[in-house]
Amino acid sequence: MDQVEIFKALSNKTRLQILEWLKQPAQNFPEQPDGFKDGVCVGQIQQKAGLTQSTISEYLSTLQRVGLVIVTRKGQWTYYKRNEKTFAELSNLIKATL
Amino acid sequence: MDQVEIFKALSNKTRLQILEWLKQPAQNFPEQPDGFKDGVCVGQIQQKAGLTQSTISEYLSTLQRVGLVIVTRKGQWTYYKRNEKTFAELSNLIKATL
DNA sequence: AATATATATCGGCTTTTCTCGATATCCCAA
DNA sequence: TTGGGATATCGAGAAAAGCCGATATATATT
Repeated sequence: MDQVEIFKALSNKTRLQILEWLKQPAQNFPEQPDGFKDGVCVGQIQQKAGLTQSTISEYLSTLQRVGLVIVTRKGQWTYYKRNEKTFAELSNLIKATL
Repeated sequence: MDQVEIFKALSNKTRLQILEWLKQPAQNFPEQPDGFKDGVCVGQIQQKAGLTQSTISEYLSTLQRVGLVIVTRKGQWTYYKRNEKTFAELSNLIKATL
């Protein structure tokens, strides 16, 4: 868990936004028909964020690299969901170390 | 409390370091003779960090701008100390919002 | 008033981040 | 096996951040 890298990942309005959206997938992504077991696919997130596909893809990969989200490939789709374990660790770290 | 700006301020090894040092001023800044009521002065921090005076001055001003430290001018010295209130808020925010 | 010390600000150079369009890859369906 | 849709990667230009040296400002001392 690299503190600096995590804070960098959180230093962007859109990435923070995505993480919040992923807290309530059903509410925030009504277009996605299937359940949200594995999270939300890139296209849905991209559409809601209003940035280009490549940008969102890179943002999600950034979040995944620092462990804030978990990725699941399924056919031609890639689903992203929050990794709550990392959020809990971060909260503890801020309380303890910071 | 601007989340993005706070995370930006925390996205730097040296600034994180400074915040940790300021948790235990007496241990980390034995050179400073007087009490630590108002914190530690810029020169002490600069010396320990090993970056230039201008860089450290700017870093401290960044931390102050987002409310992570409190500044007190006293004569020709400027003392910086942690603003624990903001840290507590941040920890809560991460637990609640993030 | 002149000087010395502590800190802040400015200008600049280098590296990183933001964001895009274009292209490549991967997977499914006909 | 060819085409189409979803995602990833690449290359690039603009903006921001990381640092520095030089200079300005403020305060204290003589």
